[in-house]
Amino acid sequence: MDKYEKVFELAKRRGFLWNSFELYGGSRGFYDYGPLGSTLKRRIEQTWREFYVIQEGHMEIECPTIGIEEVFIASGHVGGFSDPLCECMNCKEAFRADHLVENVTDAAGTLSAEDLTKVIREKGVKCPECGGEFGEAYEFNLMFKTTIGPGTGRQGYLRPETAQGMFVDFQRLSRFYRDKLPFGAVQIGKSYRNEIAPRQGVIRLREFTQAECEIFVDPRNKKHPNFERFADRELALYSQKGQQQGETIRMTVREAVETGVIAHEVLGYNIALTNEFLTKVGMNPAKLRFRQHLKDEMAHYAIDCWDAEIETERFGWVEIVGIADRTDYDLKAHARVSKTDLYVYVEYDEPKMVTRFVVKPNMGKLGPLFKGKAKAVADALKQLSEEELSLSKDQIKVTVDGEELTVSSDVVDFAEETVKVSGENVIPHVIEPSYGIDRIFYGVMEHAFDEENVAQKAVESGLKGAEEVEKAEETKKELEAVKGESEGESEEEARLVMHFTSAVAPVQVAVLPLLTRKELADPAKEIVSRLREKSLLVNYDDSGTIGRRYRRNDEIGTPYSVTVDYNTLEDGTVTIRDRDSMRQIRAPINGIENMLYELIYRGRNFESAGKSFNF
RNA sequence: GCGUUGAUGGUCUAGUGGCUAUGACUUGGGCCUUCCAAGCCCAAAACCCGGGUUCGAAUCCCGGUCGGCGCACCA
Repeated sequence: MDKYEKVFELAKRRGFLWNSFELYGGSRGFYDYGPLGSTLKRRIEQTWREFYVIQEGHMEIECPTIGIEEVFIASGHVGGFSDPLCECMNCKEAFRADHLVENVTDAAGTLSAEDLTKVIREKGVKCPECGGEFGEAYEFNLMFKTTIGPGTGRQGYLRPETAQGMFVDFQRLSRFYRDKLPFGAVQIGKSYRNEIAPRQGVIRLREFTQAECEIFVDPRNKKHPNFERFADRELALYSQKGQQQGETIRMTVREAVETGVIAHEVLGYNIALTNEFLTKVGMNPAKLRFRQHLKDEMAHYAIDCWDAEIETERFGWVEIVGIADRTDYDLKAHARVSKTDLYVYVEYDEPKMVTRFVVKPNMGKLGPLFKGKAKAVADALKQLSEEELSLSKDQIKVTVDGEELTVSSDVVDFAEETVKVSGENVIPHVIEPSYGIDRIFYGVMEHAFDEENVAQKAVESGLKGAEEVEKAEETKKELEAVKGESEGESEEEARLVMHFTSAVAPVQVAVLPLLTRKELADPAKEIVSRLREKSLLVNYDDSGTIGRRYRRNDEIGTPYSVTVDYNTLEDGTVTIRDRDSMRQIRAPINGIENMLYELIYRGRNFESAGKSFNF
């Protein structure tokens, strides 16, 4: 069993992750989050909100998961989010149609499905597997299609990313932020892609959760006002150059921006912020790096793009966050399709006096001359440059609707004017951190997962019984030596632990009466309700021996366990057990809820929380 | 989508034409004055789906579904 299998086995067994529709045999690319999985996921999302919404001030919006066609025409998903496929009629194998004709025609990637079919027919391209004939090429679009309204309705698509919502709402958002750059907005929600072959568990799904942030900045100023916050933070950067040499370089954000490894401060700040977030939710910093997109994999409009990647045992380095400077591409695209200018008016510090060339058609004369066309002629005149106008003496030629017209120069005035300009319209650039929550969820699970040798652990933590354990281990080894190598793997007691950080652990405190007896259960239940009043996530468990319950809680990553025993009845104290060290302290019930709150949220030192206690 | 391989209680697994289908762990109920899965009693729980061959299929054959891997595809 590799780590992936172990993590998945635990996830299934303990209610983190289940295959969807299992009752009916399941369907690929869909997963259910069980009770603990849901909670863990929500806490990851909540931590993300704390970072982006509360700290960064990028407010959250919520748009429909179904989008109308125009949105995805503008975004390019209707045309571009698909691949031309072509199936062999003999062996049914599907191929990328553009790949098939790569060697027999130019610019195969730009051809339509129809053209591809034509080329395949003309050049007699045969199936590379069996030599069979090909059927027609067709576009396989990765978007789920649906119909809005009854009948044929209106074409709609399930959104393939949440980002478009922020772009479509740009004007409203701009108004909300009182038209002042920079501003940002986020969205956490489901997106859908009809993957041809979903694989790798929760790494590639057909329905998945994204947390995306779009930060609109002034393209002329990509400095970050709070850059100093992370400037000296060291990051593992796998830059374009680093990838050629195959090495990840550790350097500070400041260094990276100054030397041009990272394009600018805003991007640098957001990469560092991502690093901070991922560490907070429990990613192992040693298995985390930022990889820069290579020139040819970066979208043509992007200036710079970095992926946060985590190392997993089975899948290697997996992308979990993309942080890109998408420039003004998206806003321009929506402006074009919607025929609405999308910009922010930016006022200058000082109004500028600008000299410019102005053309003023005389409508009083143009009107009678050209009647209905007068407006179009005037517009055409306005488009002319100073040179064009001064070159043509008496007669000015313009083209309107393909028709060449001659206009006498006395119907138009032109002159240089000096005007006061106090600002200009700016199409913001977009910095986009885009998180794949499901992948992060898996990463958190895998990085938190640990199998420990209990005996060794006891020694490390100085627990009672450690010496006996050591002796027992020795005698065991001697026995094995006598027996020979036959049983290489002795039955070492293993402990499965999820080392969730307290920021995301789906259960924060377990309350355990030592025995299932009323006199112990009652005070335990009393503790439970007091912890719940502090909004702590509590698990009451009285089933099985105490050791078994500790292990159960280790497996679901409960950071602290409170045990009520007979001493509790005498002196009003309970034991608190720390998941990671397995150490215990004795603390009074009085104020226990505040104590645990401090341990969990205020980073209070465990040993300081009570008297060390060893059974 | 193709190839390959697998599918038995919650989990891991034995069985490969003739059962009432192993075993372990887990789980539930109870007992237990004491802390790291190992005490005692009791209980619950499975042959992926459809078709075929056969007197008889969990077992053989075909198809499907789901999982792993490789190819292809993809962020």
